[in-house]
Amino acid sequence: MSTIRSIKPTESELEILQILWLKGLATVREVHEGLAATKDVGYTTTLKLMQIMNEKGLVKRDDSMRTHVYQAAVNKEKTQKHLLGKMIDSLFGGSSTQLVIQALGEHKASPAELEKIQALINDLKKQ
Amino acid sequence: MSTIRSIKPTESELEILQILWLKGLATVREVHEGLAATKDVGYTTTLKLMQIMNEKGLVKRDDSMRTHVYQAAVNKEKTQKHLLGKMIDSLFGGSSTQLVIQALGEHKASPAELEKIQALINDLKKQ
DNA sequence: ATTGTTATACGAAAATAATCGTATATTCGA
DNA sequence: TCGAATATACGATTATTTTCGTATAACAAT
Repeated sequence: MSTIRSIKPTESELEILQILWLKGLATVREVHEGLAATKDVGYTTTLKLMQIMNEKGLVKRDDSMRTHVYQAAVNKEKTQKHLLGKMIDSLFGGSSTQLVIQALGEHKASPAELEKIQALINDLKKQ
Repeated sequence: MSTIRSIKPTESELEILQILWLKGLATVREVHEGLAATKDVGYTTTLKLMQIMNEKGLVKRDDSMRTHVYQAAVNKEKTQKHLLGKMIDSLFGGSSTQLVIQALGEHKASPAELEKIQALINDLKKQ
Protein backbone atom coordinates (compact mmCIF):
# COMPACT_ATOMS: atom_id res chain seq x y z
CA MET A 1 0.00 0.00 0.00
CA SER A 2 1.33 3.33 -0.91
CA THR A 3 -0.86 6.26 0.00
CA ILE A 4 -3.94 6.52 2.15
CA ARG A 5 -5.11 9.41 0.06
CA SER A 6 -8.77 8.83 -0.60
CA ILE A 7 -9.21 8.38 -4.30
CA LYS A 8 -12.30 10.31 -5.00
CA PRO A 9 -12.49 11.56 -8.51
CA THR A 10 -15.46 13.72 -9.34
CA GLU A 11 -17.85 12.72 -12.08
CA SER A 12 -16.01 14.70 -14.73
CA GLU A 13 -12.67 13.45 -13.58
CA LEU A 14 -13.95 9.94 -13.89
CA GLU A 15 -14.89 10.51 -17.48
CA ILE A 16 -11.39 11.63 -18.16
CA LEU A 17 -9.87 8.71 -16.32
CA GLN A 18 -12.02 6.37 -18.39
CA ILE A 19 -10.43 7.69 -21.51
CA LEU A 20 -6.94 7.62 -20.11
CA TRP A 21 -7.33 4.07 -18.86
CA LEU A 22 -8.40 3.13 -22.34
CA LYS A 23 -5.74 4.99 -24.25
CA GLY A 24 -2.86 4.76 -21.86
CA LEU A 25 -1.27 7.96 -23.06
CA ALA A 26 -3.18 10.89 -24.40
CA THR A 27 -2.97 14.59 -25.02
CA VAL A 28 -5.54 17.05 -23.82
CA ARG A 29 -6.88 17.28 -27.32
CA GLU A 30 -7.36 13.57 -27.59
CA VAL A 31 -9.11 13.38 -24.27
CA HIS A 32 -11.19 16.35 -25.19
CA GLU A 33 -12.29 14.78 -28.41
CA GLY A 34 -13.27 11.72 -26.46
CA LEU A 35 -15.40 13.81 -24.17
CA ALA A 36 -16.83 15.94 -26.92
CA ALA A 37 -18.14 12.81 -28.56
CA THR A 38 -20.73 12.47 -25.86
CA LYS A 39 -21.13 15.86 -24.31
CA ASP A 40 -20.83 19.48 -25.11
CA VAL A 41 -17.78 20.93 -23.48
CA GLY A 42 -15.12 23.52 -24.26
CA TYR A 43 -11.52 22.63 -24.86
CA THR A 44 -10.17 24.79 -22.08
CA THR A 45 -12.59 23.16 -19.70
CA THR A 46 -11.05 19.81 -20.40
CA LEU A 47 -7.61 21.32 -20.14
CA LYS A 48 -8.36 22.89 -16.79
CA LEU A 49 -9.79 19.68 -15.42
CA MET A 50 -6.72 17.78 -16.44
CA GLN A 51 -4.50 20.38 -14.85
CA ILE A 52 -6.42 20.05 -11.63
CA MET A 53 -6.24 16.30 -11.83
CA ASN A 54 -2.53 16.63 -12.22
CA GLU A 55 -2.31 18.71 -9.07
CA LYS A 56 -4.41 16.17 -7.23
CA GLY A 57 -2.24 13.37 -8.43
CA LEU A 58 -4.96 11.64 -10.36
CA VAL A 59 -2.95 11.89 -13.54
CA LYS A 60 0.68 12.28 -14.45
CA ARG A 61 1.96 14.24 -17.36
CA ASP A 62 5.00 14.58 -19.46
CA ASP A 63 5.44 18.28 -20.11
CA SER A 64 8.81 18.07 -21.75
CA MET A 65 7.12 18.78 -25.04
CA ARG A 66 4.99 21.68 -25.96
CA THR A 67 2.03 19.35 -26.16
CA HIS A 68 1.83 17.60 -22.84
CA VAL A 69 1.12 13.92 -22.67
CA TYR A 70 -1.03 12.62 -19.89
CA GLN A 71 -1.69 9.27 -18.32
CA ALA A 72 -3.73 8.03 -15.40
CA ALA A 73 -1.86 7.99 -12.11
CA VAL A 74 -4.44 5.95 -10.28
CA ASN A 75 -5.02 2.31 -10.84
CA LYS A 76 -8.20 1.41 -12.61
CA GLU A 77 -9.13 -1.64 -10.54
CA LYS A 78 -8.32 0.08 -7.28
CA THR A 79 -10.45 3.01 -8.19
CA GLN A 80 -13.28 0.78 -9.22
CA LYS A 81 -13.09 -1.13 -5.98
CA HIS A 82 -12.95 2.00 -3.96
CA LEU A 83 -16.01 3.54 -5.56
CA LEU A 84 -17.81 0.26 -5.56
CA GLY A 85 -17.23 -0.03 -1.84
CA LYS A 86 -18.65 3.40 -1.35
CA MET A 87 -21.72 2.51 -3.31
CA ILE A 88 -22.20 -0.71 -1.41
CA ASP A 89 -22.14 1.26 1.80
CA SER A 90 -24.24 4.16 0.74
CA LEU A 91 -26.79 2.36 -1.36
CA PHE A 92 -26.90 -1.26 -0.37
CA GLY A 93 -26.54 -1.05 3.36
CA GLY A 94 -23.10 -2.60 3.20
CA SER A 95 -24.24 -5.75 1.49
CA SER A 96 -22.26 -6.52 -1.62
CA THR A 97 -24.60 -9.41 -2.20
CA GLN A 98 -27.52 -7.09 -2.56
CA LEU A 99 -25.61 -5.13 -5.11
CA VAL A 100 -24.67 -8.22 -7.05
CA ILE A 101 -28.24 -9.40 -7.07
CA GLN A 102 -29.47 -6.10 -8.38
CA ALA A 103 -26.76 -5.96 -10.97
CA LEU A 104 -27.44 -9.44 -12.23
CA GLY A 105 -31.16 -9.00 -12.12
CA GLU A 106 -31.31 -5.86 -14.13
CA HIS A 107 -28.41 -5.71 -16.48
CA LYS A 108 -28.38 -8.84 -18.53
CA ALA A 109 -25.23 -10.87 -18.61
CA SER A 110 -24.51 -13.40 -21.31
CA PRO A 111 -24.42 -17.13 -20.50
CA ALA A 112 -20.68 -17.07 -20.87
CA GLU A 113 -20.42 -14.29 -18.35
CA LEU A 114 -22.68 -16.11 -15.98
CA GLU A 115 -20.36 -19.10 -16.21
CA LYS A 116 -17.49 -16.89 -15.37
CA ILE A 117 -19.20 -15.59 -12.30
CA GLN A 118 -20.15 -19.09 -11.23
CA ALA A 119 -16.57 -20.18 -11.49
CA LEU A 120 -15.56 -17.28 -9.33
CA ILE A 121 -18.14 -18.15 -6.73
CA ASN A 122 -16.97 -21.73 -6.66
CA ASP A 123 -13.48 -20.48 -6.01
CA LEU A 124 -14.67 -18.27 -3.22
CA LYS A 125 -16.61 -21.07 -1.59
CA LYS A 126 -13.57 -23.25 -1.44
CA GLN A 127 -11.81 -20.79 0.81
CA MET B 1 -43.13 4.27 -16.31
CA SER B 2 -44.28 7.36 -14.61
CA THR B 3 -41.83 10.22 -14.69
CA ILE B 4 -38.77 10.79 -16.79
CA ARG B 5 -37.27 12.88 -14.05
CA SER B 6 -33.74 11.68 -13.58
CA ILE B 7 -33.42 10.38 -10.06
CA LYS B 8 -30.13 11.73 -8.97
CA PRO B 9 -29.88 12.21 -5.27
CA THR B 10 -26.70 13.77 -3.99
CA GLU B 11 -24.51 11.93 -1.55
CA SER B 12 -26.19 13.51 1.47
CA GLU B 13 -29.62 12.96 0.09
CA LEU B 14 -28.78 9.33 -0.37
CA GLU B 15 -27.86 8.99 3.25
CA ILE B 16 -31.23 10.37 4.17
CA LEU B 17 -33.05 8.12 1.76
CA GLN B 18 -31.27 5.15 3.29
CA ILE B 19 -32.76 5.95 6.62
CA LEU B 20 -36.20 6.62 5.22
CA TRP B 21 -36.19 3.39 3.27
CA LEU B 22 -35.35 1.60 6.45
CA LYS B 23 -37.83 3.33 8.71
CA GLY B 24 -40.64 3.96 6.32
CA LEU B 25 -41.87 7.01 8.17
CA ALA B 26 -39.64 9.31 10.12
CA THR B 27 -39.40 12.79 11.51
CA VAL B 28 -36.52 15.12 10.86
CA ARG B 29 -35.24 14.40 14.33
CA GLU B 30 -35.22 10.69 13.79
CA VAL B 31 -33.43 11.02 10.51
CA HIS B 32 -31.02 13.43 12.04
CA GLU B 33 -30.20 11.06 14.85
CA GLY B 34 -29.55 8.39 12.29
CA LEU B 35 -27.13 10.67 10.48
CA ALA B 36 -25.51 11.96 13.64
CA ALA B 37 -24.64 8.42 14.59
CA THR B 38 -22.04 8.36 11.86
CA LYS B 39 -21.20 11.91 11.06
CA ASP B 40 -21.06 15.28 12.62
CA VAL B 41 -23.85 17.41 11.36
CA GLY B 42 -26.19 20.05 12.68
CA TYR B 43 -29.89 19.52 13.07
CA THR B 44 -30.88 22.39 10.84
CA THR B 45 -28.64 21.04 8.15
CA THR B 46 -30.59 17.84 8.10
CA LEU B 47 -33.82 19.78 8.19
CA LYS B 48 -32.79 21.94 5.28
CA LEU B 49 -31.73 18.96 3.24
CA MET B 50 -35.03 17.26 3.81
CA GLN B 51 -36.89 20.40 2.84
CA ILE B 52 -34.95 20.54 -0.38
CA MET B 53 -35.60 16.88 -1.01
CA ASN B 54 -39.25 17.57 -0.54
CA GLU B 55 -39.13 20.30 -3.16
CA LYS B 56 -37.32 17.98 -5.52
CA GLY B 57 -39.85 15.26 -4.96
CA LEU B 58 -37.40 12.83 -3.45
CA VAL B 59 -39.47 12.63 -0.28
CA LYS B 60 -43.04 13.27 0.69
CA ARG B 61 -44.16 14.70 3.96
CA ASP B 62 -47.19 14.98 6.09
CA ASP B 63 -47.16 18.46 7.52
CA SER B 64 -50.55 18.33 9.08
CA MET B 65 -48.89 18.08 12.45
CA ARG B 66 -46.39 20.40 13.98
CA THR B 67 -43.78 17.73 13.67
CA HIS B 68 -43.72 16.76 10.03
CA VAL B 69 -43.48 13.15 9.07
CA TYR B 70 -41.42 12.23 6.06
CA GLN B 71 -41.16 9.22 3.82
CA ALA B 72 -39.21 8.42 0.72
CA ALA B 73 -40.97 9.31 -2.50
CA VAL B 74 -38.62 7.37 -4.72
CA ASN B 75 -38.49 3.64 -4.89
CA LYS B 76 -35.49 2.01 -3.33
CA GLU B 77 -34.89 -0.67 -5.93
CA LYS B 78 -35.45 1.72 -8.79
CA THR B 79 -33.00 4.17 -7.36
CA GLN B 80 -30.45 1.47 -6.75
CA LYS B 81 -30.83 0.18 -10.27
CA HIS B 82 -30.58 3.62 -11.69
CA LEU B 83 -27.38 4.50 -9.88
CA LEU B 84 -25.96 1.07 -10.43
CA GLY B 85 -26.54 1.46 -14.13
CA LYS B 86 -24.75 4.75 -14.09
CA MET B 87 -21.81 3.24 -12.34
CA ILE B 88 -21.67 0.31 -14.70
CA ASP B 89 -21.53 2.73 -17.58
CA SER B 90 -19.14 5.21 -16.12
CA LEU B 91 -16.78 2.86 -14.36
CA PHE B 92 -17.07 -0.57 -15.88
CA GLY B 93 -17.40 0.20 -19.52
CA GLY B 94 -20.98 -0.99 -19.53
CA SER B 95 -20.20 -4.48 -18.30
CA SER B 96 -22.26 -5.48 -15.32
CA THR B 97 -20.25 -8.67 -15.15
CA GLN B 98 -17.10 -6.74 -14.52
CA LEU B 99 -18.79 -4.98 -11.69
CA VAL B 100 -20.06 -8.20 -10.19
CA ILE B 101 -16.64 -9.75 -10.37
CA GLN B 102 -15.07 -6.80 -8.65
CA ALA B 103 -17.75 -6.75 -6.01
CA LEU B 104 -17.44 -10.42 -5.23
CA GLY B 105 -13.71 -10.37 -5.33
CA GLU B 106 -13.23 -7.57 -2.93
CA HIS B 107 -16.10 -7.44 -0.54
CA LYS B 108 -16.43 -10.80 1.07
CA ALA B 109 -19.80 -12.45 1.02
CA SER B 110 -20.81 -15.19 3.38
CA PRO B 111 -21.26 -18.76 2.11
CA ALA B 112 -24.98 -18.38 2.53
CA GLU B 113 -24.94 -15.29 0.37
CA LEU B 114 -22.88 -17.02 -2.23
CA GLU B 115 -25.47 -19.77 -2.33
CA LYS B 116 -28.11 -17.17 -2.90
CA ILE B 117 -26.26 -15.68 -5.79
CA GLN B 118 -25.66 -19.09 -7.27
CA ALA B 119 -29.33 -19.84 -7.13
CA LEU B 120 -30.03 -16.60 -8.91
CA ILE B 121 -27.54 -17.39 -11.61
CA ASN B 122 -29.07 -20.79 -12.12
CA ASP B 123 -32.40 -19.14 -12.60
CA LEU B 124 -30.99 -16.72 -15.09
CA LYS B 125 -29.35 -19.48 -17.04
CA LYS B 126 -32.59 -21.31 -17.44
CA GLN B 127 -34.09 -18.47 -19.37
C1' DA C 1 8.11 37.72 -41.66
C1' DT C 2 3.18 37.58 -41.04
C1' DT C 3 -0.87 35.28 -40.01
C1' DG C 4 -3.79 31.66 -38.51
C1' DT C 5 -3.79 27.53 -35.58
C1' DT C 6 -2.85 25.09 -31.50
C1' DA C 7 -0.74 24.89 -26.84
C1' DT C 8 -0.72 25.94 -21.84
C1' DA C 9 -1.58 28.99 -17.75
C1' DC C 10 -4.55 31.12 -14.91
C1' DG C 11 -8.15 33.87 -12.91
C1' DA C 12 -12.66 33.98 -12.09
C1' DA C 13 -17.60 33.30 -12.93
C1' DA C 14 -21.45 30.01 -12.71
C1' DA C 15 -23.57 26.03 -10.92
C1' DT C 16 -24.27 22.79 -7.30
C1' DA C 17 -24.07 21.04 -2.76
C1' DA C 18 -23.67 21.38 2.15
C1' DT C 19 -23.75 23.92 6.34
C1' DC C 20 -25.51 26.72 9.73
C1' DG C 21 -27.42 30.96 12.26
C1' DT C 22 -31.38 33.32 13.43
C1' DA C 23 -36.24 34.18 13.68
C1' DT C 24 -40.42 32.50 15.09
C1' DA C 25 -44.01 29.37 16.63
C1' DT C 26 -45.57 25.52 19.47
C1' DT C 27 -45.34 22.43 23.22
C1' DC C 28 -44.15 20.73 27.70
C1' DG C 29 -42.95 21.00 32.62
C1' DA C 30 -42.23 23.03 36.81
C1' DT D 1 -47.75 31.27 33.52
C1' DC D 2 -43.08 31.35 32.31
C1' DG D 3 -39.02 29.44 30.64
C1' DA D 4 -36.70 25.64 28.40
C1' DA D 5 -36.97 22.54 24.72
C1' DT D 6 -38.26 21.47 20.17
C1' DA D 7 -40.27 22.57 15.45
C1' DT D 8 -40.05 24.68 10.93
C1' DA D 9 -38.71 28.44 7.69
C1' DC D 10 -35.43 30.67 5.36
C1' DG D 11 -31.58 33.52 4.17
C1' DA D 12 -26.94 33.36 3.64
C1' DT D 13 -22.31 31.59 3.82
C1' DT D 14 -18.97 28.21 2.58
C1' DA D 15 -17.17 24.58 -0.09
C1' DT D 16 -16.83 22.10 -4.21
C1' DT D 17 -17.20 21.33 -9.03
C1' DT D 18 -17.60 22.83 -13.62
C1' DT D 19 -17.09 26.06 -17.08
C1' DC D 20 -14.87 29.33 -19.81
C1' DG D 21 -12.51 33.83 -21.25
C1' DT D 22 -8.23 35.92 -21.97
C1' DA D 23 -3.32 36.17 -22.19
C1' DT D 24 0.59 34.41 -24.12
C1' DA D 25 3.85 31.35 -26.33
C1' DA D 26 5.05 27.99 -29.97
C1' DC D 27 4.32 26.28 -34.41
C1' DA D 28 3.02 25.80 -39.29
C1' DA D 29 2.16 27.44 -43.72
C1' DT D 30 2.35 30.78 -47.08
